[in-house]
Amino acid sequence: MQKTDLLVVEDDPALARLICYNLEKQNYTVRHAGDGEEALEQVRQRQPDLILLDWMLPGISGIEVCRRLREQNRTASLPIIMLSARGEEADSIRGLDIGADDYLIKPFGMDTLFARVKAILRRAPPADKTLRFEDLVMDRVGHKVERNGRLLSLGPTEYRLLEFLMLHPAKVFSREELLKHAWERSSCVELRTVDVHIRRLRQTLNEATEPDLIRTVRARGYALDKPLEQD
Amino acid sequence: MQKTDLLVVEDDPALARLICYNLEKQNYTVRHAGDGEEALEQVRQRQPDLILLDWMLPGISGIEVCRRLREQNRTASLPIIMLSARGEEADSIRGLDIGADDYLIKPFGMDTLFARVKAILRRAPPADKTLRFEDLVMDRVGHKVERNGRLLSLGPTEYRLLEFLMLHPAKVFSREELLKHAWERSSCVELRTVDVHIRRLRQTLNEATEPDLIRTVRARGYALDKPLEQD
DNA sequence: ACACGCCTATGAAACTTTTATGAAGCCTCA
DNA sequence: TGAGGCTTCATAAAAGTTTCATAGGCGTGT
Repeated sequence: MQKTDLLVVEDDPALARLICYNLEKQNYTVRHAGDGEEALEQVRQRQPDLILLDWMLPGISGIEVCRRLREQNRTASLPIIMLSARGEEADSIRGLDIGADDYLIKPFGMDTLFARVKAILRRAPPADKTLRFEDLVMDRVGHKVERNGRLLSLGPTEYRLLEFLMLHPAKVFSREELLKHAWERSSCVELRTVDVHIRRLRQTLNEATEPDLIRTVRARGYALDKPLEQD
Repeated sequence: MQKTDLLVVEDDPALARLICYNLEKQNYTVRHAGDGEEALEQVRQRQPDLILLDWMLPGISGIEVCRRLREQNRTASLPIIMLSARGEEADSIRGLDIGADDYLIKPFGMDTLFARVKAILRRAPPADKTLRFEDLVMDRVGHKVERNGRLLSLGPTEYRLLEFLMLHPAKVFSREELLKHAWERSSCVELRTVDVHIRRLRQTLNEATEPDLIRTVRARGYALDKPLEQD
């Protein structure tokens, strides 16, 4: 099993270092972001199992980061522990409302921190990052996909599209749904664009004799599906 | 068992996000529609197990959406919880009259919401999305139909027609009724067209030795029915 | 039983809708 | 600035729908 992957978002370098150092000693893999922008970028690059998120951040605020993560399907249930200075307690309710899973008031002891982290991870154990479907394997940590042991090279969009489909095998999605879930948010793109990406995905996925894993459902959309014999 | 599928219809993005996020954390599959038009479209695409329906909506109002769902046979008993702002209490009676199953006054806490959702679902447990009749199985999530394990390939209209028949087995429908329920609404098509689709459905459904599952009732219409022995 | 009059089944043609595909233009990132 | 990747667009190709003409059944009254 992979080590649990944490992301610490904290702009105060001293505190950040302290937290990171201690968590690493607890045998977590720890990454750090100094502001909201960077945090989102880090998450995009590799999804952590838990985020420690400071409330006050330069640029995009912690709460905003939280909200943005929540509205993205793939990060919607990513555990978040908010950190904030005393006196902002009133915000705690808002923080929890907006989707934080826990809330720590600074200053806090490292033991408290460890306890909360463990508690949250116990409640939502880090999911296996590897997706499988038929002879397809997606390694979400290494950001690699292979079929039958053959490494596939996918563009970012194709990757997200396949990832979403692999999260919901044998389920049909309309183009709207696919755009909503597999594209960066707020992108207003032609529905037909999905077709093109499906084609590229198919080209990459299906070697010569291999059956097509993507099923077209006319007037509905597409599904990742076991290719059945049909007469 | 598939996760329970909810549809949140709410035009205020902030509130919508809040509701969706919290419900997702309760392990529901949540979809969202920003107006009445979109809501009806979503329902058409995939029928949810419960709808949270805002009263005030741009375009088609919540109450109108509710009414339209009620008059469609297939959605007539779909559970609906109406949401409305304080001060519209008077409407609550009207709302319940029109067929809502419950009524929430904004602002409401998430716990209240969860409780109501659970209560309604307990009262009307989400139907299995898989329809069965004799050796026919229709997977409405994956949009697949098989008979005797043999995958059938149906066109959109045949699919809807069969779906409707499977929802009401052993019941005879006139061509008018079939057109009304299995065709996109507001389509004005010859009655005789139904015959053609019934034929195509039969062709696909009935392999060589298999008995015909569709019974013709002269001067009345058709029914999906257990085949009678006859030699 | 027979014949006539409604219905229904069926094949095929005309049409409509939807999807697949190739290629061009853009944008971004290195 | 070049390469890779994303979108759009035009067009070809499928797939599905509707209509129509005709053949075939069934029921009923005599």
